[in-house]
Amino acid sequence: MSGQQVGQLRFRIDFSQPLYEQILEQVRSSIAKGEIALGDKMPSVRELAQELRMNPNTVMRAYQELERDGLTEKRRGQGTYVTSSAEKVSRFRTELASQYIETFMTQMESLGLTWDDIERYVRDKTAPGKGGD
Amino acid sequence: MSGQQVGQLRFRIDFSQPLYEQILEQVRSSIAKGEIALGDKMPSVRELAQELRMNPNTVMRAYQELERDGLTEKRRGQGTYVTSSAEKVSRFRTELASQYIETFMTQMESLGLTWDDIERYVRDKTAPGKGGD
DNA sequence: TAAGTGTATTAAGTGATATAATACACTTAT
DNA sequence: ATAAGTGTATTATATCACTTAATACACTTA
Repeated sequence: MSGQQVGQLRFRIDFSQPLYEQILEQVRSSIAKGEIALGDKMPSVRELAQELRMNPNTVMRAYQELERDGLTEKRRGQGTYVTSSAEKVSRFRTELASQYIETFMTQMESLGLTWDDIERYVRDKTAPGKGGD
Repeated sequence: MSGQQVGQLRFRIDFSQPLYEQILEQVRSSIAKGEIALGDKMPSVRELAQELRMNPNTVMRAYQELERDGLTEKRRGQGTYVTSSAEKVSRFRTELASQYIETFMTQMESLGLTWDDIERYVRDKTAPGKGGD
């Protein structure tokens, strides 16, 4: 995988989406999946900007959104840290999942597909021999 | 619902997304759900532009994409028509659904959720008393 | 005091989106 | 033929989101 490692974080950046969104989503994912531990220090705005060859303003935009998500905390003069609250991470995961599902269901409804159609489709697509994922 | 009716088509336009994308998606949906019949004549580029208070170029951009989707056919000098091929519509629905599902599954995976998690979630969310949707 | 934090401001450039005005080729009806 | 209605193409302009750049400030730690 052509991924860039910065501390505990891994990034794959392209030009298909806004840069700040890619940072945002990939850090969210790393936190949600526990790839970076609760309470860990994040790369500084300037450091990450340098590593990813971006402007510090672009990185900061992503970092500010992460704080609004409740996933990080900033300590002026010190740096940015992953939240120590497992509950905040859990709550975030639930909220975002809910949002993704809602959008998805709207899309399926616009095609005239029911939830049963979707289940059938996914079962076929994933593992025609295994039970779970 | 604050929707605008143009021929057999219904539109709800806002400023949250590109205008041509909204036209595209809403016409796609109308065709996929059979709200506009196979072979029916679409509003002309100029007519729809006037009804929706948009520039003809913006409408044309959506119409060109619809033809690439295989959902419409253009007859020079006559107008734009919904395809008469039920199979094309069916194929389009399958392709777009597949694409939506893939994106959705990627999002869920990025949150560390499995397909079983999703099923449980949706069952709770939709109808706690009925079977299908 | 120095170095490293997050933050704010101002300026500039790029690309997608949208509008506007105009023109052309084709089809149908008169 | 003529006129009206089709899709299509071109050129110009405007706006906005995104991104970079340069700089400065307040705070914390060593």
